[in-house]
Amino acid sequence: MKRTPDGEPRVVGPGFNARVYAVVRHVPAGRVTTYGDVATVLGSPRVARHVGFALAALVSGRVEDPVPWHRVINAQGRISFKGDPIRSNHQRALLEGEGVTFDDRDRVELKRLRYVFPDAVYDEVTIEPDPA
DNA sequence: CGTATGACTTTTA
DNA sequence: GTAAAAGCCATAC
Repeated sequence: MKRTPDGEPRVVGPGFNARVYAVVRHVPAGRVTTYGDVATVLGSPRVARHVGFALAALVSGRVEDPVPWHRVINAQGRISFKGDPIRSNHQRALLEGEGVTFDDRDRVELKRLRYVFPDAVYDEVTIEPDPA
């Protein structure tokens, strides 16, 4: 695995989306996480956009394991969906079904509902340097 | 190889 | 506090 100039492993690549799913699956019902947090767990906080991209691929092409993609929201506590309000509405409905509440501006109390990933999750998705 | 795009984040007004 | 603009990383063209 190559590395970024910052010295962090390049998390994006083959298996990237699989790791994203692995992390998201750790989020219990009734809790939420942000793209940035998932990206941080994966090793690079700057790939938040790619996390979203991986989830988009998840919706387009189905996946065997159930991934609670609806528990992933942006840092503002909002649902980011652009150009597809249907999906955002669906996501909100799913979250409400799990007990997540939205305020008047469709925002979630991140401070209260954000899920903190245990170290074990970090270990599972940690990328090891090239054996070379 | 340079430009444009994207389920984002952070900073500035 | 909210709203808008810039920034970042990787992929697609």
